[in-house]
Amino acid sequence: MGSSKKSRKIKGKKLRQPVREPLSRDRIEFAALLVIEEEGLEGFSTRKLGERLGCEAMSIYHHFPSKAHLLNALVDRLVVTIPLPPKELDPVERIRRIGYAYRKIGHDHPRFFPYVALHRMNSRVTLEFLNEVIGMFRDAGLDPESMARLFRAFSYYLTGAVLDETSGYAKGPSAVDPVSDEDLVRLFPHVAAAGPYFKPSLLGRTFDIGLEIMLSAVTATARHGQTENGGKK
Amino acid sequence: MGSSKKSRKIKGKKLRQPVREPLSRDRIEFAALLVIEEEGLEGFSTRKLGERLGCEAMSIYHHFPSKAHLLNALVDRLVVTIPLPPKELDPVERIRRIGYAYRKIGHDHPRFFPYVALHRMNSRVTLEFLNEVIGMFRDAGLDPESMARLFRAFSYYLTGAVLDETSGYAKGPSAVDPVSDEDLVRLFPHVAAAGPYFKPSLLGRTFDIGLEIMLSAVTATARHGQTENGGKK
DNA sequence: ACCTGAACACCGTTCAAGT
DNA sequence: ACCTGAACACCGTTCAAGT
Repeated sequence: MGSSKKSRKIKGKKLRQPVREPLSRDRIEFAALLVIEEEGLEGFSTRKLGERLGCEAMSIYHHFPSKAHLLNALVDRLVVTIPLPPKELDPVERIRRIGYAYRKIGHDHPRFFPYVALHRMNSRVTLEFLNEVIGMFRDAGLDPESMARLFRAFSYYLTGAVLDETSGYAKGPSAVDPVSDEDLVRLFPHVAAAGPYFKPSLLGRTFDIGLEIMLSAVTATARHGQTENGGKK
Repeated sequence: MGSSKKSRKIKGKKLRQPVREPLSRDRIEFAALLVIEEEGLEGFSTRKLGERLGCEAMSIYHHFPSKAHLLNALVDRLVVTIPLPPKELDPVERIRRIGYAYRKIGHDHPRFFPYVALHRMNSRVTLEFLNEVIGMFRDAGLDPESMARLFRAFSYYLTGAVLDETSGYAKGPSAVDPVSDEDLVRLFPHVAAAGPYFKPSLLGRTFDIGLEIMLSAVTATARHGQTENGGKK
């Protein structure tokens, strides 16, 4: 953004190497997202971030009161980039697109995504986003209760799916003594039978199927009034 | 379990207070689950665990090679407690019961649950569990591909739902500068309209509805062959 | 205003040592 | 075999100080 390039004041004293761009919230946030993807959420520290930025860890605290504030800012920064589908579109199609857009955040920032997913969204930016999405459920023709409940069920699915796609197979804490492939086939035949469809390259299809299940429920409920399928056992 | 009470050898030297039960994997795991719920997953440390057990932090390392191994053992310990519904029952009903049983783990151990949910299940114990559950999807009449995909979509929903119920509203990192209630109604009307149905006491109903949506998809797919609803936009 | 660096109270874990 | 305690390489953050 604003690269003001500040002319270097040569005082003969120390002459900092290439006169670093001054710190700013924007620069810190950008670097933080990079460092998180390199080091993981656990490995991310203010000290490493400082190193990346060419400053002391403590300099960051002049722009953010705490590490938690910085992480919150990162959530907002990603959520504002989610494109809101045009209002002219069918509401269910808008919800579908939001699903894929939210998922994209996970795929673009897999190691940061668990923080996004487990983060309670109650900042201005994230509430604005939630408000838009919940509005789509209303526009789909749902009464307030069905709107609230189906939005939430939809977001449960979405959260679980993207968490699995980003943290499940790729990285994520895996068991320390895993089972060999031969044992797997012998001892856990159903897991082995499902295995081929669990390949990362095929997970997109699974995501689609689950998403369509949730979307069909929205359509069906809008048609038949009140939440159907509620007659649990 | 085995409280062997080992008679205290009085050597006149130090006379440890009530001659502590010797350490064991079982005792350590039990205490760890307590400390995690008291301190949270982040606040849980081997030092605090040692304090609780009346030993040095390092003594734990004689029973577990690392903190990660201990946490893995805790996942296994909880997963084995999940009751497997009798095979005589309708497969869909068995899946429903597994859903509620898994959810119970989250409610009994809310602060540990995110670790369970994000943990890749590939230990013997957890694979045995997965094998049973995937088998229920086969028993429901699904071909291998639908079995794999609907199991996974179901578990996405379940994971997302229980994560939200345990980490979402209760604790979990919440935004640092939240929005006031008046602003909420004024600026985010759809969120406000959904608010009443987001009360913790009403979340059980939302969980039920989403679960039934997923179960209905299993029934419908078993009836009509191959995964229905796959015709995404 | 913006940044530094020492210091504090924590971590997980290694290692040599004690019984 | 089981447990200890000092030590190492890390954390987030406070605070007084530098420019």
